[in-house]
Amino acid sequence: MKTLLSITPSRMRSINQTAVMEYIRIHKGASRAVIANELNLSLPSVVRIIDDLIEKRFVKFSGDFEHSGGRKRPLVEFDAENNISIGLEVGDGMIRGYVIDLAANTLQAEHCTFPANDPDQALSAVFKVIESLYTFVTASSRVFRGISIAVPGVTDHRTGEVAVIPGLGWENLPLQAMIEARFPVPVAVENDSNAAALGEMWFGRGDGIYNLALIHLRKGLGVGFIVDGAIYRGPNNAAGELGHIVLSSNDFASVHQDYGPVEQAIAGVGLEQQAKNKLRHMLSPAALNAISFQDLFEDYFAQEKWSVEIVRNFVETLAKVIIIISTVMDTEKIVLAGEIMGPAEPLIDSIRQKIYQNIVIEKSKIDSMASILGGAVALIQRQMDYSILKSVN
Amino acid sequence: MKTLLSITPSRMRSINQTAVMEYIRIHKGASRAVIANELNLSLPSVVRIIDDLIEKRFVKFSGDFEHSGGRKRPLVEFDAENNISIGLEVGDGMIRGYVIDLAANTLQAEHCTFPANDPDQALSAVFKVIESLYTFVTASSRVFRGISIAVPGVTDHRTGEVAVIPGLGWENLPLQAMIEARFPVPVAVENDSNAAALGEMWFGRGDGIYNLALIHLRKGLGVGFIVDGAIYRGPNNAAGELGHIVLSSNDFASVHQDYGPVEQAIAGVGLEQQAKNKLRHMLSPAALNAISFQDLFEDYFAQEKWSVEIVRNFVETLAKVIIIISTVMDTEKIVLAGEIMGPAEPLIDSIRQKIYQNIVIEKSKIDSMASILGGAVALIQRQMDYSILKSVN
DNA sequence: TTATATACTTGCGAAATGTAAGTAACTATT
DNA sequence: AATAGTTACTTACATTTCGCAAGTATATAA
Repeated sequence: MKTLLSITPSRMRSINQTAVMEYIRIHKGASRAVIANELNLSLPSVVRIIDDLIEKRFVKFSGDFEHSGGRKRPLVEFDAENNISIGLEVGDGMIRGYVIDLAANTLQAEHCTFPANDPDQALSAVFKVIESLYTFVTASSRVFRGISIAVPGVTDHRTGEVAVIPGLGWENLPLQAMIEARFPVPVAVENDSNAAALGEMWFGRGDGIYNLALIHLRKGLGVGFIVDGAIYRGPNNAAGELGHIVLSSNDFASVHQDYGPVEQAIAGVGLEQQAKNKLRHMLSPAALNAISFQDLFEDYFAQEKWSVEIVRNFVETLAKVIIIISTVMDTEKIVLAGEIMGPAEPLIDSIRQKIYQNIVIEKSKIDSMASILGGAVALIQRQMDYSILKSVN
Repeated sequence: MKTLLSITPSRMRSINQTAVMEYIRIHKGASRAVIANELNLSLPSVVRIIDDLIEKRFVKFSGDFEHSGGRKRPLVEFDAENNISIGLEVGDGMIRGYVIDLAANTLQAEHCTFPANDPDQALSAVFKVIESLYTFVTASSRVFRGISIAVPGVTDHRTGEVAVIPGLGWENLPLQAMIEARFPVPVAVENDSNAAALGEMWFGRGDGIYNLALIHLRKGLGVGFIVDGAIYRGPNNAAGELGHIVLSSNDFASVHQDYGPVEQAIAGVGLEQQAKNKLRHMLSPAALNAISFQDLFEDYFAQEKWSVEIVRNFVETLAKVIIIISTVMDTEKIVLAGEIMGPAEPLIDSIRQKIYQNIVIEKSKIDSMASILGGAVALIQRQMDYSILKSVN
């Protein structure tokens, strides 16, 4: 049975340290005096904490000053460029790996494909990508914070195990432990939609926001929630797995298929299936096989009739999902991301018009890098013994 | 812009104190040695904290002991009977008030009706009820913790203001301040569905659970969420206000009516409206006017045909709402409560059958007292400077 | 140059937790 | 019935952290 956590003096320090660093990061620089004031900490405490943070190379003096009547306040800023990490994303037949810094710059990239349904080769590809990026980070004079991997499946972030990835064959894989055994640095394993939401909060549309939902439209549907600045996972790590909700009464029974009814309407596999059904009698088998969701949206914008019903249903269903998420969780913003949102971006206005409520909807700003960047955030949040203190009062 | 909170030594103490008290409450008694072990605190600290808690009369030695090989451990338990409070619930034309203890016993009751659409008389009724219960609590030798009010509308729990209550006429009413001005004790103002969820967690179906959703079916639809043991409100205090979600594509436009499409299908006002429409040509105007949701469900179980479609839609829509809530939030349990669930209780099995997923659904155990009991919990959580510390690691 | 204002430093005090040694209480064994 | 062994508790003191207050540094403005 889970209980509340207790605090020791050293944990108190790490919580305060995190609060100070978050303040600096979010405000894009601040002076020690202001931080002390805003966080209700004494100036000596803030000074001690920032000395710590400077020594750990999380923050630095920017060289700028602020005047406020007396002695100038030197500004402290997040040392984004000097913190680097390796970030991987496991995708459809491809591992994408990058060395990035915390200013969202890509310093090095390395991709590797692997054959479908071969879990071992996929794993080898992971190690191959890390290996080739590792030489770069060890040669760098910047601070290397670790390795993150975003995977399109259910993960346990505490153990770093991958429970299952549909269509890849990984099951109960202790991925974190395996990588840590070979590379002596912190490793974070995270669901890709969760990671993307985290990335969006730090680097994308979540700027200055602590609560958002990211709807990730790829082969399947994933939703990542940020609540009070951290991933909301739910007691079973299943929050936002809403491909299988039921909107139409006809769908109660179809809920246990691989891709649920909502996923069928708005995610890649379902859209392509629907397109192929529509075009079955109009195309050669080879042409039919090559049909993708890009074709669907291109033809729709070219006013091809066959696509209208599918796209209308796409817009309506996505609008419903947005209303549901926004209403249930009371998020500040809904961010749309994933491959589908490339060709579907012009539809966002139609979606907004469908929705009578006042919901902030935006397309991801960091797109394909969201999961990678979010992985880096996850690493930092761990490194900092990042904790969230919330009062009910 | 909201930032993380900082901690001082005295706040550290109050957090640890809360953790210890929660441990004792949830485990229905525990020894100091075990608590120290489980909460990762040293024994001296736990002893000091429990001395505090005993002095404040939150816990007491039960007189029982536990043997574990050496000196016996005296057990400490939550002092439920010695903590009392006044709890009010603002309902449809009626204020219900009680003196209760933290073992969920009712010690005194006082109800008062007021005419519809008269905000001033409603307010007088509140004060009248409190007044008549106040003599009881001041005469008692138990510890009186304060006054709670659960209202069927949007509240700001920090300021204790009622933003709006549909159909009552209270708007931007500083209810907490008004009551505190007259009675020198802590006052908590809370949305009734949120309070009911809190009550359910401490005293009802939430026993041993930290995450649940309570679906409150009364005139309207309200949902209260408990996440990690505290009310989840969302950044705009609007989480769970989901009368206005859209399931059917026909409903996009009807979303701004007083009662939204989902509310129409499963809450009191909508059910009665539907029943009256069906029976319009079958009953006298007087009889038609008297039709209530009880009649609807009674006639359904008596196999009256007119009710079938309405009830089938009720079951399906409620099933969808349950799936949505459970999937989005990943709750451990869904609790059904509110007047509607009295006559509708036999339908719970049909709802379960509709839902193919494995979701735990139960009817409230504390029924009409849920909001009252939850109000008492809210008072205690405040008194304790109840804080939640969550680590992302 | 001086007054004023704000920022920072230093030294000490306060509040909390933790450690370790000693004491108390209980069971079981001889 | 004495004693050994085990666990619980108490006490005294160390440690960590934050906070306060006085003194020092650095800026602007008159």
